[in-house]
Amino acid sequence: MSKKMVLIDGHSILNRAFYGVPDLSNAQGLHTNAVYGFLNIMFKILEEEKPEYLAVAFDVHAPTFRHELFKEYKGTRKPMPEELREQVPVMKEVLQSMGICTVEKAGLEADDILGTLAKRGEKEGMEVALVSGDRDLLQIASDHIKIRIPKTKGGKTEIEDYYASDVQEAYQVTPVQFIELKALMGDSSDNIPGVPKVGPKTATDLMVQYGSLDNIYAHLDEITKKSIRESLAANRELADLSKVLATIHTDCELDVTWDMVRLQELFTPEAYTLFKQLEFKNLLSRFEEDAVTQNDQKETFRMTSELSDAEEAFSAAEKAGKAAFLVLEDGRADGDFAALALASAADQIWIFIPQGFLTKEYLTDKLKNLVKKGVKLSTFQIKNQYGYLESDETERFFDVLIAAYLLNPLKNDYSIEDIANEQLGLMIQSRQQLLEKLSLVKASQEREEAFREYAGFAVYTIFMAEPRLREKLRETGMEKLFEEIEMPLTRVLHDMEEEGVEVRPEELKAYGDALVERIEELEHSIHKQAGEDFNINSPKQLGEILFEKMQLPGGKKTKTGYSTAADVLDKLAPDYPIVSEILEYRGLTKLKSTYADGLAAYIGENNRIHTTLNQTITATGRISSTEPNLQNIPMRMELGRLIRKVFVPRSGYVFTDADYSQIELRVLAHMSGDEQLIEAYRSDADIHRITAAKVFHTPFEEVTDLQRRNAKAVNFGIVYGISSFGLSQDLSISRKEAAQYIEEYFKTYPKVKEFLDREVENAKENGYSVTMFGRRRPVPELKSSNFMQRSFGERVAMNAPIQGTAADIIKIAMIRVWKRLKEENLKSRLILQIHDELLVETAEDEMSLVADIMEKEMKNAAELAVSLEIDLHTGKNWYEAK
DNA sequence: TGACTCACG
DNA sequence: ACGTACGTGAGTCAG
Repeated sequence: MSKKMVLIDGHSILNRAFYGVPDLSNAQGLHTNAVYGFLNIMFKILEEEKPEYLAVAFDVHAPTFRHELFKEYKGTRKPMPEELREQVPVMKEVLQSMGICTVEKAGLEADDILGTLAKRGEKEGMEVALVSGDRDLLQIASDHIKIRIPKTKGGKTEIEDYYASDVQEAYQVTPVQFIELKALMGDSSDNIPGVPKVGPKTATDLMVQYGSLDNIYAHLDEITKKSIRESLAANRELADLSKVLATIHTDCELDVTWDMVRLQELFTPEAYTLFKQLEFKNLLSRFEEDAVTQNDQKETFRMTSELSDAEEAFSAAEKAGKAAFLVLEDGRADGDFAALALASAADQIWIFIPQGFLTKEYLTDKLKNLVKKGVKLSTFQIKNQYGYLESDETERFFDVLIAAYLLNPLKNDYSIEDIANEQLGLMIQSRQQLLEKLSLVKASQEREEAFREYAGFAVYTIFMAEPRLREKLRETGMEKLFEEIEMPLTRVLHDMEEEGVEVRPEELKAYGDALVERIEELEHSIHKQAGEDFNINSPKQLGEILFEKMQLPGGKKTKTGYSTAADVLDKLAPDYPIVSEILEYRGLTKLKSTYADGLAAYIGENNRIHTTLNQTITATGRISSTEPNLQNIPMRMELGRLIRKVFVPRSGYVFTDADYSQIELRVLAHMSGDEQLIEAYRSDADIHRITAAKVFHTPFEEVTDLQRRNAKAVNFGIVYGISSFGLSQDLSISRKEAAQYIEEYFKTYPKVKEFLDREVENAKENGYSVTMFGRRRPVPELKSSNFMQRSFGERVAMNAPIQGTAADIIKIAMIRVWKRLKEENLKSRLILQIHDELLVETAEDEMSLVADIMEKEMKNAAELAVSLEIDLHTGKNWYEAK
């Protein structure tokens, strides 16, 4: 049987995919739809053809001979959209990662490369499938060269196939005649002029009748239609030129050998990494088979319930002085676990299943003993495992999750599989795959095997990745950040989560009930005014009612319809009672569903709510709070703020709440070294008022409220990465005015401008921003050729060092406050952090001690050019303590 | 599942 | 010419 070769027209298929696949992008904001679509088409073809050879051809965007020739005809082709352009290098990288040969050569069009390779293959006796999105290549079709044209229709890909006979059937001409057909009729998208007045219909008729261009001209006088005859006669040169342009070269010089285009294993670790980055989740399943079989490491994993095995393993770990462990919980009960995995060398991988004499207690005792003996332990997500360690020390612990986050804080999630892939180049079974297997497979033998493999690879990965991650942290200057801030913080967060915060369920319920009354009232009134019942919570329905049925001004905005966002409705509220009622309705339903009902669902034992504090979510280094989010409890509006009354300390305790005063602006003053700003803070007066006085050239005493408000907005804007547009939006002033404010601000604080410019410059050069404590935030957007994305990158580069440094500082404060409470054997506990605020549940007899501790540790968390100030309050609920 | 809206710092 | 402020999480709707 003859061998098969698949050739792909890179740009053409990428282009098809781009327009055929809905917009996709990954977490980093990179568009991926064209690459995704390309791969789907490619995989489909490969499955059908099962070829031995595969190559993808691309145009080089440099002037070529043919481009030179028809330069003057250019201009009809639209420029490639940025969203597509950025995917071209990604596409090439993906192909390279799968070992697929990409062919491009200056001076050659992709068509020429494809034509040449196709003919070469045919000569060697191959069957060739040539995949392209446009029909130019039909002239190459033969009995052994099949042109395949994919059509993406509503998600489904259908492929039209053309051998020579199919071309004949569809166009009534042979592939060779197809060239001259095109020369006659022209092709605007390919910049082939053609003969004026001759369209597809006439061209086909002519070719069918006379067979060739030369023969047409030989029989010019036979052509009956006068206008056509005259146009042909007058444009012989143009016809010849068109033919040259339309002809694909099949004899180009290419440095391509059959060896280079031979298809290899596509699903390589490199490709896996890329697919992960691009978030091609369903394409990843193609790697699964290989993932499981690729590594024979798993043969050395030992799963056991024997006491003697445990003795052996733990003493080996103690001797080694370092080990990786992982407790695998089965999710049935808190603190209950299905297995303990332990690794002390690459070939010392154990999975202990508690059974008989090998009890959980025995295993955790063994683990605690390792800690006591000073063994260095690495694990994944240590925050959830302190219960098994019973240690306040973190110096000898290493959490690979935290390390992976610091090295790239932009990822959505961090899994052991990813770490295996990125650090060890290994593809391992994921937890998801394990769960799937467990749900499918009934045979206990197989289930055990799957579990052994998962647990083994997990702990093996941690053990092997630790030194590499440590080295990378050192290389990037984040070792101290890791050891002195992030690792100790894991311990603090563990306690905070466990501690939780008490709420009063009855009061929460009463609060919700009070809301319902007013909500129903508003609902009736709104429906009455609209003249019909509709779902006020549906932006779609609401937009239609307001802007179509009721004809309110200021419609149109978003992709899906009218914008009904608060800032739009705010403008209408004074003139239309229904709008202000809608706004009130929105506010109340938000309070009801998110807070009254939402929080109630999380109340657990002792009326306490235990949030999850996530340390590996944000790009800037802040922590986040989920299930429930206790970092966005209402504050700005009085009605919402009242919810804070249901958050109470346990009996015999009060709340002590302390928040930093403008920590980000103070960080800015320090990092920029601006004498004026530093001096402003040393004077201990209202910073916004001082700024207003300076910026608006007004005596301090005479600064109006409006001036102060504007100055405050500018201060905020600076921290966010100022833009005149953003500021004008916020203040409802013209862009010009906003620009003036900013200019005056920079004149007032010149080093602030220098600082911000420098941060952008550095980030552009390095590819990342960095905080005072060495935390990095990559800013890939700065490299984008898209104006909007690049501007975003610039703002991020200005904001990240400031927000990130503030985050570093409060983390230090948290660790120190926690430590002091612990060391001084106090009953009081740190329970919440809200970015610049700490909440301590304080024993009544420890109130002044706690206040002292918080004040001292928060103020001294960092040594800045300006002092760090806090506002501290106590109260018998959170409302009062703020 | 993504878009929209809105709560916080 | 482009068209936004920085960082999060949750509830709801609609496809």
